[in-house]
Amino acid sequence: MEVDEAKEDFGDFTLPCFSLAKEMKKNPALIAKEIAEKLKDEYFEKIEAVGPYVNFWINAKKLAELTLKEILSEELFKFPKKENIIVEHTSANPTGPLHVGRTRNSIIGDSLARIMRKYGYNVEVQYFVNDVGKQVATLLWGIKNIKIEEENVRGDYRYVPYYQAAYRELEKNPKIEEAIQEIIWKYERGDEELRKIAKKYVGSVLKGIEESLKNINIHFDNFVWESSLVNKAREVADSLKEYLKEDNGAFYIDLKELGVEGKERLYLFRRDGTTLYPLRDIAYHLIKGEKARKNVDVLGEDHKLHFQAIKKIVKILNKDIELDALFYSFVNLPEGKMSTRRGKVVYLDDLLKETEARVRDIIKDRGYKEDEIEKITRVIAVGAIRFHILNVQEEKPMTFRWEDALNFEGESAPFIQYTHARATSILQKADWDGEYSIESISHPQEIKLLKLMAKYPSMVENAAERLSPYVMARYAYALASQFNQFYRDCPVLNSEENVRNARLAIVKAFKKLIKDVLELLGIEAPEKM
RNA sequence: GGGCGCGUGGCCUAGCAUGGAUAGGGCGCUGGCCUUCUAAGUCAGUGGUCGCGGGUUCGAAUCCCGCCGCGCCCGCCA
Repeated sequence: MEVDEAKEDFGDFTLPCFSLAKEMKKNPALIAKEIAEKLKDEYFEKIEAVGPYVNFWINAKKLAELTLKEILSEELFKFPKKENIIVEHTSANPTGPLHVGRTRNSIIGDSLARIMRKYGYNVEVQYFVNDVGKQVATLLWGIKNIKIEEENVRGDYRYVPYYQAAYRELEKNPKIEEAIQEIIWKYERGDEELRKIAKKYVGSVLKGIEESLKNINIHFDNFVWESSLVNKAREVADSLKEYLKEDNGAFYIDLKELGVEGKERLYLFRRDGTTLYPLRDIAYHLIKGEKARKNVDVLGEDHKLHFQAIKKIVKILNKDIELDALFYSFVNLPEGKMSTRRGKVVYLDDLLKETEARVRDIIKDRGYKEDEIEKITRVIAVGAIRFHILNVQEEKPMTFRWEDALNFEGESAPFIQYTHARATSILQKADWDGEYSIESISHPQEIKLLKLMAKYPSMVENAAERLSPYVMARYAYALASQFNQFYRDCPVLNSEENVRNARLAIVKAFKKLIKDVLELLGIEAPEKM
């Protein structure tokens, strides 16, 4: 028999009796009534038939006792240790500053890594630095051939004009393509001069990207440069010999033969013998597979077909590797697609700046001390940005609108952070020895909040198994919203002592839990707002 | 043309994997609530052909088929 979660006001669990009715050829309402009369269990305080449903009410005291005990002793936050896993995210071409579209990848990836870590995996976060391909070659060509007045700004902003200018030149004069191909060819063969300038400029752009992400609480354990695995790529190609087919000097794999639909050929080598991205990506995943059997890539929806193909090939070469991907859709602007090349972008740094300005404007009359302002501004702005992105299911497209991003009411991080600050404030004002009695818990809002808190482990499990950080974002909001109900209806400090102590325990548990959940989203929980 | 994804009030969005009881939230707009723990809060009102059509089922936003709209991919780019 399957029991479902019930809707509000219909208990905690429910058993619809329709299928039983069919089997037994009896009225479902009658069956429900019979079942309800027969069942008795200490974990349920009420079992009742309502029409064709049997509704179960959980024993609230027992649940309250367990939930409080487990949260306050950290027991609820423990998950069994699991194996190694590598989460790869961002991996943006280092040709310019990070824009908001790309940032969706970073924020989702970073939160996923946090969730996986909490769930018990030993997580390593990697950034695959694409320094070999055409984009970077185009940047290098621009740096060598175009004269631009350099501004004294961070690397990603300093060099992106070369990239944009090079693309403009390329569109005007397709012959430049050959020069760019030559750069690729030389670079792959380890040309000293090129490697040196690549290291300097690409490294500098990358530093800028890293800096931007650090500002919103995103860090990497490892940057793997694509150029470092050209040799591995050739080894891989050797192992794939029986699948390789030639076309005019270039080599490809027949995807139809592998059962991949939507594309016929996956080219691995150019006619000039240089490797192509798919081959290097396969090599990369095999190397990752040596470190961690489990791998998750956070990828834009444009990579779906590519991923399908390389997953298949990686599987041929090492069947133990378990490779999954979390796909997300692009962030658009109201006027259309973002594009670094055409300069139609909102950069992450500008978003952060604007968001911070908005926060400052709101808090200017709230009596913060000078030295507190910067800290709290950053915490709230970062939270607002991260939550705004995480609150939308990954696969859904989203349109970036300033008015929405800068709205700190309703479904937003500041709303959630605010509940944490409220809880903190109550605890700070209370003179409490930590003792409480379950017997004093009875208010419906207390019970509702505790029931929601009890779902924490299943929420983490769900988010981890489904590779969906947004599950945690929804949960964070639900918790905060429920806490506000409790806050409204259940005075803590002014209640009779036993009730007060029980409520203090609930507030303390909530504070711990919401802080933990926010941390899984990469959002800090301020003590004061 | 083929493959994949998305389509829920004016706008954003949950629910779809595992079909069930009046489709949850938020923004916006209108009107209330600070002599009680932080009003970034809260309450009420407003607003819905769950893209369209068919099918399966006692029951479909959810599953199946067809269609329409939008996005992405189908490169010796990455």
